[in-house]
Amino acid sequence: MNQERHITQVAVPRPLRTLLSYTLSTEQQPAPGTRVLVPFGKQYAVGLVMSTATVATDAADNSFMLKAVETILDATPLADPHLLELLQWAARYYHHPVGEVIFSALPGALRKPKPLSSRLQKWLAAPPTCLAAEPNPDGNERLPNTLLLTDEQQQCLHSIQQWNQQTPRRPILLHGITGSGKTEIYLRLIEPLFTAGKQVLVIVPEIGLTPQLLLRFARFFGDTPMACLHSGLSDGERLKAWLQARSGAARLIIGTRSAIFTPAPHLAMIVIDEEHDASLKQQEGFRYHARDLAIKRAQMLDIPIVMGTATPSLEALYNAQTSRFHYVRLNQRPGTTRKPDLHIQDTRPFELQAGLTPHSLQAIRQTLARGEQAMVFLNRRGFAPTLFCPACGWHASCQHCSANLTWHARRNRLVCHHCGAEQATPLQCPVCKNPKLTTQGQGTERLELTLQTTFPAALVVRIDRDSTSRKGQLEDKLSTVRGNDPLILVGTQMLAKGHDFPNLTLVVILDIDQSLLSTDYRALERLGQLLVQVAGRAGRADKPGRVILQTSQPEHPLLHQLVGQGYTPFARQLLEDRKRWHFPPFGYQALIRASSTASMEKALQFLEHISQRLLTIDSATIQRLGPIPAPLEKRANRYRAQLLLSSQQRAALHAALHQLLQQATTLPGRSGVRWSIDIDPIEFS
DNA sequence: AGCACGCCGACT
DNA sequence: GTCGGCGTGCTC
Repeated sequence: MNQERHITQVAVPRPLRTLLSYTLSTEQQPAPGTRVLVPFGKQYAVGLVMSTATVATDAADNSFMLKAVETILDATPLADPHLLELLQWAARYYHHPVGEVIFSALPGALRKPKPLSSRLQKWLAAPPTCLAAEPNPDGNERLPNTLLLTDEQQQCLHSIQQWNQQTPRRPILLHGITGSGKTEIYLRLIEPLFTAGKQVLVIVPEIGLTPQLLLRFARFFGDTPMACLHSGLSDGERLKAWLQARSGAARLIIGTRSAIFTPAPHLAMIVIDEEHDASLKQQEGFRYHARDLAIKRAQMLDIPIVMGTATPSLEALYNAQTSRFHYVRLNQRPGTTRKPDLHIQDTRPFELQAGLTPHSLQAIRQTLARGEQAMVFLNRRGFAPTLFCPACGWHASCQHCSANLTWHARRNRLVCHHCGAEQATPLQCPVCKNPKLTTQGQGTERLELTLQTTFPAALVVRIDRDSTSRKGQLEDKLSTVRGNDPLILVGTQMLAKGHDFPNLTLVVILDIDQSLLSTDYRALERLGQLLVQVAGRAGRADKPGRVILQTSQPEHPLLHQLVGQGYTPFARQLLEDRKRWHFPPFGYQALIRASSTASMEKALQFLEHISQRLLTIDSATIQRLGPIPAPLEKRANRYRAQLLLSSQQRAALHAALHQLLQQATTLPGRSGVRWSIDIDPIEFS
């Protein structure tokens, strides 16, 4: 019997690597991107329609009975075909279940099997319209307002606009030193697009940056409608912002990494701010890199993408060198004559006070005396990273992780910075009952205290996760610093990002030795970026800045190169090393992680089986490093191991991983082991 | 991710 | 004899 039936392919938010097929009745015609409620096992699931088709059922394809779509939840699709294509591409590229990818890109509120409220439906009701651009009399596109730009900024802007007219288009890397006015360039690039009714997506690494940047945009663009998407929003706020972007009403969309998936029917440009920043890569579940997906999205839409940073990632620099990216520099700080003076301070000959050398202390004293501000940067929270017994050598370590507990003085608690576990500080050594326990090393909390003791008359302000956890606390502290009264600022890498402190003229950086000695091949790149970013906080306007780098490895050649010649030669040297070892960007990597609650052996053995399987899949083009225990061997009661795969050919690596995943359910030793694939890994801990 | 099925230890 | 532990497998 020849019959036709209507079929739809649906993505459900479950760890499935396939789409599921459901039947539709003839009157149901959901477009791709529409949410549907579908029967799923014994339950129901919210799914997203990926495609529909009408097929003949005469063929003997009834290998199983299809179930029918239960309810169509949306009258209008939520995602457009372009976005669905991007998400399906991402699912393949990152080897992640397609439904999880798709639903991680939608606001969480849309996972509920409910139609949108009528209040929100208005954003869907009107078909997106694009205001017609008002053509200039001479037919040219509107030019940006270049008033108040420096010559260098004008040239930079001009270059970018020239490139954006060329085909094929290439991503643009805007390498501008701190304070050189990258935001000013973004604003001028965006301006003419808004007047043509277009939308622009700006991705920033962290929420901490968003209010300031948003304010800057708001001031520049006046009442241009904006949507802001970041982790601090409630479900309702997020959905509303998302729908405003989706409707085309919000012209400027600013958000953190997941905002790269925001639908925007009139998207005309993407800006990635702080391109090098590691927080652009998601570090759990669907491990995507927002920068790389932004490049893909811009390429698919054939729109410009601009990536700005003071410290380009090695990948970006390499792409610039090989002309895959256009490259433009901003080397000047408007209103400042000199770059900060960078100085390496050997800590070995000195007895440190508050972790600082006499020279550093003297520099702080002088800075305060001039009525200026000093910052001491230490990338470690808490009072002391170790609590130990001097009598028997006992250390306070985490029961759930292979790590020491950090002592927090104010709370008088021992805290694990890896799993979050907390406990009361013991009154005596649990082994030998010695009541005199000692701390070793220092974190920002101790630094704050000792600096306050050393400079009793000075105001000391600490900015780290612990001192800014309450709402408004960070803003209070930042505004204190912006008040420009002399003070000492103490903090972690929270301070390295974006903030502008006009009266800050001295930066002292402590304890970089670990990064210099690290086995992680990305550690030096990150250190270089961090040092340049932190150093960039020093000296603004008419006041020259000064940076002191304390280390017990003052002869480290790359540190010298960084300090002596600057970031770019330093990065070029690192690229040379990467080339020699075929590390990224001269090769492609995937990291397979495995963990077990039972033992390290189980995790290692499972990865060994994977390694053997990959050997049979592709022994010629894929190198396997490991399996080895992860640097943090145990975390939250799980033993962790990893296997690093690398290849000169991206396609071969991906094909092998695809084959591996097809065999995933037959891998020996998988019982009790959790495992995951990280494509283009940047974090190896 | 849930949920059911299934095969081994301590209970009314 | 059953209740329930979580290993394994499936979801159109």
